Amino acid sequence: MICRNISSCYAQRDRNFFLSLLSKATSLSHLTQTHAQIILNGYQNDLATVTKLTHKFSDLKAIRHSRDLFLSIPKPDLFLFNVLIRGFASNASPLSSLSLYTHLRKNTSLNPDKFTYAFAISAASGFKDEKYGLLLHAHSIIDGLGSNLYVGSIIVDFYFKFSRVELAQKVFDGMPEKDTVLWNTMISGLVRNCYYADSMRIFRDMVMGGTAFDSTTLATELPALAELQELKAGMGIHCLALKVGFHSDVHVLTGLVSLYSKCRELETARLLFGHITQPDLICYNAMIAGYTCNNETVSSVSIFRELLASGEKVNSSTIVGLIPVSSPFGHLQLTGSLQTFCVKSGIVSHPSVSTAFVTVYCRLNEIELARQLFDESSEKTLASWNAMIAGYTQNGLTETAISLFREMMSEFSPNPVTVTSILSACAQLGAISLGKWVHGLIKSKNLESNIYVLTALVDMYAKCGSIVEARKLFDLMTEKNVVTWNAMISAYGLHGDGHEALKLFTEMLHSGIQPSGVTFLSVLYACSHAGLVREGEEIFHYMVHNHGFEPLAEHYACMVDILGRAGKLEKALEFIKEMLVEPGPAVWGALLGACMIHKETELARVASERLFELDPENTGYYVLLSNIYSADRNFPKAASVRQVVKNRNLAKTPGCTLVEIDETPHVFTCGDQSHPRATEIYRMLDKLTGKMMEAGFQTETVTVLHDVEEEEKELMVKVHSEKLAIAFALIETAPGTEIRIFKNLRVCLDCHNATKFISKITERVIIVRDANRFHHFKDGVCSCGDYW
DNA sequence: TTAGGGTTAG
Repeated sequence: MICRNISSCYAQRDRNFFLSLLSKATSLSHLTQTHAQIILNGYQNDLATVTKLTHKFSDLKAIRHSRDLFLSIPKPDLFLFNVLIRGFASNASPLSSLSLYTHLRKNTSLNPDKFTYAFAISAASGFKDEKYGLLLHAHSIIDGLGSNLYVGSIIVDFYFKFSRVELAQKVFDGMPEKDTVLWNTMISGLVRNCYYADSMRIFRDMVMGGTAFDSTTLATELPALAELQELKAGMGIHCLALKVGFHSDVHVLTGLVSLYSKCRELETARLLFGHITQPDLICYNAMIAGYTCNNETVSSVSIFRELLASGEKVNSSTIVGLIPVSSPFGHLQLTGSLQTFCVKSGIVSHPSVSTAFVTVYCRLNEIELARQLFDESSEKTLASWNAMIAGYTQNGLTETAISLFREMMSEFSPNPVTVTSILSACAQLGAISLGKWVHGLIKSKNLESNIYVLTALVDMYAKCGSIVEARKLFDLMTEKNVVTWNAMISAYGLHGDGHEALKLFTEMLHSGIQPSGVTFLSVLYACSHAGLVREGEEIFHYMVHNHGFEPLAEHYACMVDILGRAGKLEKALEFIKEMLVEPGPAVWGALLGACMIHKETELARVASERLFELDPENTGYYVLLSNIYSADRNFPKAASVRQVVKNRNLAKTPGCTLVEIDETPHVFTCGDQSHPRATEIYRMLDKLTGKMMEAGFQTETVTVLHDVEEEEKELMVKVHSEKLAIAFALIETAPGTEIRIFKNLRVCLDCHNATKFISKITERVIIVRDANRFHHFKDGVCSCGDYW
């Protein structure tokens, strides 16, 4: 009796001895040695010991050992099943994990418990397809574990991982009891899915509802406030952390560092960073990213050096935070050396790193370097495709952007970012049929609730000439931000409807949305293109005095444009003299344009002299000045200006016009003979010219540009591309059909006049988008009121 | 009937 007691006592202690030994094991060799000891002492069939061993092996990434141990046990219990299901899940083997779960359900009499579901569902989040998790969620409800807090938290987290925010919210709302972890899971999911404002609401509900929060809660909510630049709310959390003693928690401190640096409170951020006794990698990353996003590149680099000196390893976030994506100007060299560092350390192969490099090179107009990096990156993510496509779009290489988009479609399903940039490409190109196709795609992918996507759609329809379609979409939008309003206001400006733009601006103010600099610019722009001088002046006054907005160079330029076009050139000049900022090329350019309309040669000379100093590469100004001299019959001067262009090899951008017939684009250049239907087109043009002459049309080229060199004369005899496009559209479309054409340059006076006549003779509505705006021609009248 | 498994965070 005594003996048995003693032996069982020894056995007990020995097993505990092994169990505690296993708990302490930190390396695989350590663990294998312990395993050998376990076998030598005959504990290889002891469930508790084997389970702990299985667990340890999987934690040390030796999942095969775990599996072998499991297989060595003839009748594993639920506990051991659970440990291995978790092991597979955490070792990137979600399929094995779920197979084991299925095996458990089908071939044993064991019943899955909360652990089984927790582990199996976390395995399910490792798949691309969400169906496994949905199924497991259903199973857990059937097994009566639907309202278990532990399982519930994991299910909520699962839905957030698949961006199924509404489903996550539904599960969260349906939980009869909520603990701190569940609330935290909800907040973190919202933050990770960029639902920052919602996360603030949930956080408030949690605190107000009396649920105990912990340091995790605060650390989770802080990034949301950082993103929203909610300094006040962030400081509230800071106070809360101080009050309850979480202020030295490293997670909370790091969150505060991010918050203060995103809110431009760099000194506070740096101070807090200094308070962290042993900053880890993530702290360093937060501080580095904080400096970078405030354009404090030097400080950013110095913290980076500190990090390297600390011996802590650098990860992809470090590099992403260090790449000056938001303000790359003048940082080509830094970017280059950073890239060399990343190539050496192998970090460059990380998708987020190469994506950040692609982005920054695109911003630096180094599009070829970006493309090279993109092509070389072994693992392309949706984000890297998006970066490259957006890069092309932003650099005006719209066709390349579109062809890359088509290529991407075979590998990835587009997300809101993708469709937003591709819509911008469509808008730039005037590619309405592609835009409509993308609209269809948006519907099929359920991206219609995204405000960015919808705003881009409004912009696309407006810029492709369908202002009615744009307005319809705009009116249907339940949520509108300042960008949405700006898009619609500038759309009316673009189409020459200044009054509607003003009406919308008033509506916007009533809706409570704060106008931005872009809003004022859009309204002023609309006034300028509609000749609304008084209204423009009122808006400018309102902007400065009622709204306290400091006008930027663009706003001044727009005012100069408004005054100048209206013939108030002296007032425009006065306005320039009173500007608080240095007048740039845009301001003088606007004045020069006005001088062109009103044939003010002397003032034109003043403006252009300033322009040649400020922007010597821009051909447009030379052409304008030369035209002014010609109009003033000062032909020698006109010729000498053109000679400057020639001497400097500043080439004029060749004009071209696009017209879509049955969704096929046709591009015409000046005097183009290359179109297969060229003969018919020119015949149609002859017929039209005859009728136009009968109706009183006079060609304007002779009067405006009298003294031209032989070469240019010939060019002028050639027909401008917009006329060819219109003639072709007349042949190809049924009588009465609206014609839409897109020109890359500003439409010339002669073509503008001709189009008016054509619209009357043929009884067609003709919509022309030129480099600046839209012209709607109907019955011989243009919507711009000859004011463009 | 005891051991052995746990979700959220900067």
